[in-house]
Amino acid sequence: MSATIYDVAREAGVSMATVSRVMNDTAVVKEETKKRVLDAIAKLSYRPNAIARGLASKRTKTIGVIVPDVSAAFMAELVRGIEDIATMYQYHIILCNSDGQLNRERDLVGTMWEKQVDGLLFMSPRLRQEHIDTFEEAQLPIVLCRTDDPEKRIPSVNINNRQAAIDVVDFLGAKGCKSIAFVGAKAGQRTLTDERREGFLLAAKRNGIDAQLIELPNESYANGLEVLKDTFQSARPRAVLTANDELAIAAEHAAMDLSLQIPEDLMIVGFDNTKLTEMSRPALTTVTQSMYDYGAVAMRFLTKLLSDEPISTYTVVLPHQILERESTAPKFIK
Amino acid sequence: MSATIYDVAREAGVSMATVSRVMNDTAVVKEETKKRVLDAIAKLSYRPNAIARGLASKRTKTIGVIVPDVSAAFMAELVRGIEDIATMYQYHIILCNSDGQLNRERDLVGTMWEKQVDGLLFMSPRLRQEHIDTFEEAQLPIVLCRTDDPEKRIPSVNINNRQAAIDVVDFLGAKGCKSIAFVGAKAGQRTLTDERREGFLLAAKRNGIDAQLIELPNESYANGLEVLKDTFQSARPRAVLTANDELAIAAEHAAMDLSLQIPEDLMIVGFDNTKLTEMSRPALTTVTQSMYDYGAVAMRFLTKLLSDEPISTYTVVLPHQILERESTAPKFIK
DNA sequence: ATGAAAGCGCTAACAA
DNA sequence: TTGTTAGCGCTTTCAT
Repeated sequence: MSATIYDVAREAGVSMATVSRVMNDTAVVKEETKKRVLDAIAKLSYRPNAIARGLASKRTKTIGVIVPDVSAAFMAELVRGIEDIATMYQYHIILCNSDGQLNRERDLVGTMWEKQVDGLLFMSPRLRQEHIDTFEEAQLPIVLCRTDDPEKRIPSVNINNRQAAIDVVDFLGAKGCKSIAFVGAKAGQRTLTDERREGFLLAAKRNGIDAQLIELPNESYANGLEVLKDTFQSARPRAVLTANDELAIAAEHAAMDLSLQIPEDLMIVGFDNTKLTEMSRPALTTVTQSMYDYGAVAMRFLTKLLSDEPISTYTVVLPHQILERESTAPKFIK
Repeated sequence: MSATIYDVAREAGVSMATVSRVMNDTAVVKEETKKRVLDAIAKLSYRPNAIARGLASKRTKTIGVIVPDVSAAFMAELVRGIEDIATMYQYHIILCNSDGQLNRERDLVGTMWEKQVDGLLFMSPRLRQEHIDTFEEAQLPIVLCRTDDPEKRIPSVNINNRQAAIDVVDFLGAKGCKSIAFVGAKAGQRTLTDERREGFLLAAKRNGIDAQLIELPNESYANGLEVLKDTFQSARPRAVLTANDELAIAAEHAAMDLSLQIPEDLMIVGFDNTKLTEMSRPALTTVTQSMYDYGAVAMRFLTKLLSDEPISTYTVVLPHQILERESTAPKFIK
């Protein structure tokens, strides 16, 4: 077995309390004593047992991260943002996938509690009352990330999806588009999509633009490709705004398959600015919101909650902007 | 505060040992007693404290996962595979990013030890002696994933990259390609790339194919695009095999920028079968090795190590195959 | 500035 | 089948 705090104490000729003090810098220790302790630590290559520490102090320095699916388009970037800031504040993360299923989500909040995490970062396609109940039972500091709580009961980090969609419609309107379609999951499935659709409809009406809704059973690439190829053959809009980048690529490929020119015949705007958008031809115009920042800001927010730092708002709204690429602008002549 | 095992014991009128027994199913308990305990647990909505449990039992049911970068192309799929199997065996994962830096990696192995993880899943672009030393110090069950240890000192899960590259060259040779280029990072940077390059050179020689090496400072899309556009203008091979899918897309775009037809003027084969390949036009032929399976198999392997299950080999080699798509086959006529 | 001692909430012998 | 009793390796009062 490896050394314990007791071994270090004996080696340094002090009590274990003193060793604990120098390790945690929790009280003043005479320079000379401190040195003896540090030497002993080095000599025994002692490393404190975080579990014992957690039991005694009731703080584990780990936070739970619950996402629908890390392997989904941008989630990994977001998780990376979380992890970087966590590291910065000496936290570790326990990562769990919920597949957006309520049962599993509730389960996970429970097991995270068992693991005595100091806090929770939570993501879900749609927040329900049951979530709120679960959070309250858990009695844990929680920050919602990219998951809107319409009634703002839980601290959260989001962008203004409604406004972003409005901005896109205005942007396309200014380019002379008279008909725009919104592509995404059916209403009531995903809060993000619902908000974006709402903004889309509002702005279209305001600008006198012909608004079309293309509803999908799910927001996968394959699904989008199929439906859009059909749609483009019957009623083709001048531009489409898709609920995410994956669908934007689907739109692009559907158009290509029908020999449509982008952006001449069809303009496309995506959502999320994932890596996909710059690695597509033509490159896609998209609403940017750095996924990395999303995670980073949420984690930073949580650290504030955990250390009782003053907080100005419990509903952080991240800025967004439209990043124009080839799918809404003619290519350069090469 | 919430209930402890002691509260449950009192409520059920038994000793805490008995409660522990029914919770862990670690000894036979009379049906009736068991029911009383279960009722008490439900009544108090008791949940065991995993930290206390970990301290007492010396097993935390958590494993550390060290990856270079979750947000890199396929890593998230791999992590998802790990997490699913971990869940299946009641483990949780602590996820850390090392950016492939040795210092950070050694550090992480240390802090994972402090956290008392039961085992470690480790990924790195290149394994050095220092890694082996660190692993030995740590005294932890470790499985390398997609990280080759040439001397097979550490249990690992890999594909045969050398053979896969050979297969690709044979495959392209059979299609009549007389000149093929390999695109990837310079030798000595990434073990995977080195192995693939080695197989490529060997097979090219064997088949009398003109082999060209295109060496990149790094394996990013942007970097590949730039270098390949130059290369294709001067010395264009009949086909390219790239060290990963991102570079395959770069090759595709470089070709498109030069108005080359794929696959008529240039065939392209990628490596890894990431989502990118099916979401590109033309769709890319690539070497498949399910990233999800990679993670899943590695995690399963680790659980075997942790429960002393018999193990047939400590060097698991996953199968690979070539998935042909449009970039090496003429498109269907629509 | 330092030490002694009491837990933190469990598991795991050892008894009974 | 069940209870008693030591710890696990730390943090944290409370003394000194």
